Amino acid sequence: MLQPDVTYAITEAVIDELADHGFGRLSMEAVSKRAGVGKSALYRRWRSKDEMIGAVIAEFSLARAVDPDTGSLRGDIRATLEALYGWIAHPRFSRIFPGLIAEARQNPAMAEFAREAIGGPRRAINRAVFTRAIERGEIPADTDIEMALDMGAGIVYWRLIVRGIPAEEGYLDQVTDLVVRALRA
Amino acid sequence: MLQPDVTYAITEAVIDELADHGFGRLSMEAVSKRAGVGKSALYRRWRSKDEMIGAVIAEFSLARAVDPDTGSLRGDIRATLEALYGWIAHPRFSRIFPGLIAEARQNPAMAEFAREAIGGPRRAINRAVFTRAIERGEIPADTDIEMALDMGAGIVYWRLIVRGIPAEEGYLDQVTDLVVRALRA
DNA sequence: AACGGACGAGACGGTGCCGTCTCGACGCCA
DNA sequence: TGGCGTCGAGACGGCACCGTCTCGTCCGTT
Repeated sequence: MLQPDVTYAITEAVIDELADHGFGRLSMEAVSKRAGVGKSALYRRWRSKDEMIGAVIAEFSLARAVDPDTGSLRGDIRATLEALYGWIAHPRFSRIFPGLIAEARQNPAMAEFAREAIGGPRRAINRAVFTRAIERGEIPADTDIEMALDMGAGIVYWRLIVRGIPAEEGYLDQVTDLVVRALRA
Repeated sequence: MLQPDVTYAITEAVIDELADHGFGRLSMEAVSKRAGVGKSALYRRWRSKDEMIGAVIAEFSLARAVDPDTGSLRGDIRATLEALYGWIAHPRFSRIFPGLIAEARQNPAMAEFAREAIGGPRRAINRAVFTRAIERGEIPADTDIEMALDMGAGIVYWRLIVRGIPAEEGYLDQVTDLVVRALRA
């Protein structure tokens, strides 16, 4: 019925508009213009602006973390950080994510969506890295896995997004060292 | 000339509006109504909405980190994390900060302001904790101080703000342990 | 008592946007 | 060939807001 390529163009336009102007300043007119599409095409697909943004973000966030299982804690952490970096530094997502967090603090529905669709799945996957390391005896059985996850994501996010400073050569290796050292008591 | 208590009421209203609705959705009408003030009082003080927001944020962010100097790395880190927590978990600032970060990624002027007025001074103060620890020989001389700073702030920010999960009893002690362990090679 | 400046309230023109609607064009299926 | 549904474009009424402006009031100074 509805043309898939029109839907695709709209989705792209929404993401680009979010990246350029943020959640609070996204307008349907700008989206339709950017997509080269009539406003009717938007309202034929979603009932309102909020519904449209929700649907697009949900679809865009399907990219997931991967569980490496390299056989060693260091190897797993390095690979996990690599995937995390690719996610956080993604040229479009990195510009949308802070706005999403800000929006989530004012809009409980967005907060729940972020937790359910993004945070939860990613953490579940990454947790396996540390449970395997415990089984291998590389780190203590009472290791605080939740804090270990916060550590990896937090260090990288704080530098790249909050401070806005790009990674330099060997950065992820240094973060890997730091995390491994913190966990090996 | 201008009534200080009117200025104060406006400043408070701007902060509350930012916390409730974010940067993109702040309106002068809402601010004037919230402050119980005419719109003319706003434009008598600032030339535009952007100028007003900039001035208010700048003034609000004067709260600074403190340099503890307890004599030990652990004590200094613990005290620094305490101050950091008070800042990040501040009931109003915690709701404004994510919006500020999002805004900074779209508005270079806001990015520079955030770096100059907030990030720079805080980091300069906290850096002293680690230079003292190096002088005392508690940690290696080639310790990556910048990453140590990112670690403390990142872990706490990721949990409290990005994930939106409050700290539980003993949380800061656990973070302190983790940071100390990571730095002592 | 008289003056002046800041005050609250809100009217005003102008702009940007939402969501609805109409229009003619195009493509597909019978 | 005719009919139907989506298409791009954009007009439309309504609303929220910006920044300016005009009131009449209040308060401190002289």
